Amino acid sequence: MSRYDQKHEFILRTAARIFAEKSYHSTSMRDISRATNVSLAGLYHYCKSKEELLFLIQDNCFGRVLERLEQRLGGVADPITKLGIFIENHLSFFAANMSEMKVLSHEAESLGGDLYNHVSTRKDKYTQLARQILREVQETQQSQEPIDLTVATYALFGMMNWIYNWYDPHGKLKVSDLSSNVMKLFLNGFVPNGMCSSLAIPSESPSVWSHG
Amino acid sequence: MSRYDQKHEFILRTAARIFAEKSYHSTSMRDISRATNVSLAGLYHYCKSKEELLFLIQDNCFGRVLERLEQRLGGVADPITKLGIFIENHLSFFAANMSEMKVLSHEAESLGGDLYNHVSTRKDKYTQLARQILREVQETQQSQEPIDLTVATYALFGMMNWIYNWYDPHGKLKVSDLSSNVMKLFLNGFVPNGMCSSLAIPSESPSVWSHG
DNA sequence: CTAAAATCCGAACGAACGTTCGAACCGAGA
DNA sequence: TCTCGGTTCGAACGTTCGTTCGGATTTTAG
Repeated sequence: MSRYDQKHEFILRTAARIFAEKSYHSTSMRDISRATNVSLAGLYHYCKSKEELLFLIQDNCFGRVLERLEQRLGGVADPITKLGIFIENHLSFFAANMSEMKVLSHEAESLGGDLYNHVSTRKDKYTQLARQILREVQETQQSQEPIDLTVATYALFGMMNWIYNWYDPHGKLKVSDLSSNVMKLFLNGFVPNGMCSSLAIPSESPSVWSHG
Repeated sequence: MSRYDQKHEFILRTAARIFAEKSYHSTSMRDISRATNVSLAGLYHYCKSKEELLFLIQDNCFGRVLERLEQRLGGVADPITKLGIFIENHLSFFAANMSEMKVLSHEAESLGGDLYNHVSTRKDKYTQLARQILREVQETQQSQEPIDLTVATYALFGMMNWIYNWYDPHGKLKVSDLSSNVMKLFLNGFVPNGMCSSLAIPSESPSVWSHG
């Protein structure tokens, strides 16, 4: 990896951290300059604009979650196992990349035009994938009053994406505990009397995920 | 209500709408001036600063949720009924005041100093109240592996507060459907084999809640 | 009607913003 | 050694920001 690419990544990572700390719109290029020890003008050797920084953070991050998810879902047929993989994948990546994921969740509307559309399309694809898994899970059960699929999908994302408001990856609660609790909470609620105990989700080492 | 108070409220409501649309930091006082037909300087007759606008929106909004909740919880002893009231209260207020609640959820960290502390204290109180209800619910059951209380509390808030990202109060899904689905989803997940059907939550007319 | 009080606003302030430009610096190939 | 991309940055540009000020206008009270 070239010197240019290394510095480019370092700037992206630092920008993500600051965006997460004080939000995109109240972070100035001068803040990023200060934190990276790159001069204000020098930053523009590595990005076209402040908005492109935000886009690259969001798009890289999303790409990695999606790519990893598709790898891990390959060949798996059982819907409940798929759901378990989906949740574990999302949460463990989230926990290992809190800044980027906070920016992805919190600054969705800070992009405009084509950049917004690009990320938005990816997000829709991801959402539809979750919805499809939930539909499959629901069809394996027969309930008198099934939970509305839209509510269930967004409730799941709500649970998972809200964690940047409270979760400390370095605290007592381990990522695996977080995942299994969310999994139990959601799956038991979504399909009462479901077979949560039949789960065997392959978990991954954090080093695969983390930037550092 | 005096002429001053009416206009003051109108400015707050309009500001909340614009803050929700394009975020606090990228909304200018000139935007609010344009939307309210009050001159830029004239706005400062009704607020001390832009930050005070944000504070008043958040604090008023929170005050109304809390006040209403305490009224409705008065005299209720059954933990599961309390949980139902809590969820219905939160969601129906949210749905009737989407802009304000989005600002409350999304711009929490945009306040600084004492203003932030004030809102934050209220938020903690609200969170602790939810946590206490969940603890009571959990104590009425005995489960082998109970769900972590912290995860459950924030998962519930995640589900509920995420709705500003997708829910359309004027769409097909009624608020009562949203509430009952979230209630079923969460309660079944939190206490499997719980007695969800025993619920009788008094619902309120939207006119009690809505600004307009 | 008159005068005081409340309400309103055009114009301007200094500060901070994103971005650009031309020149300086540097390491590597000739 | 010289040269030439690739890299860096001080300084500045034009714009927009939140806020203020003095006075104009409207409402209210005696």
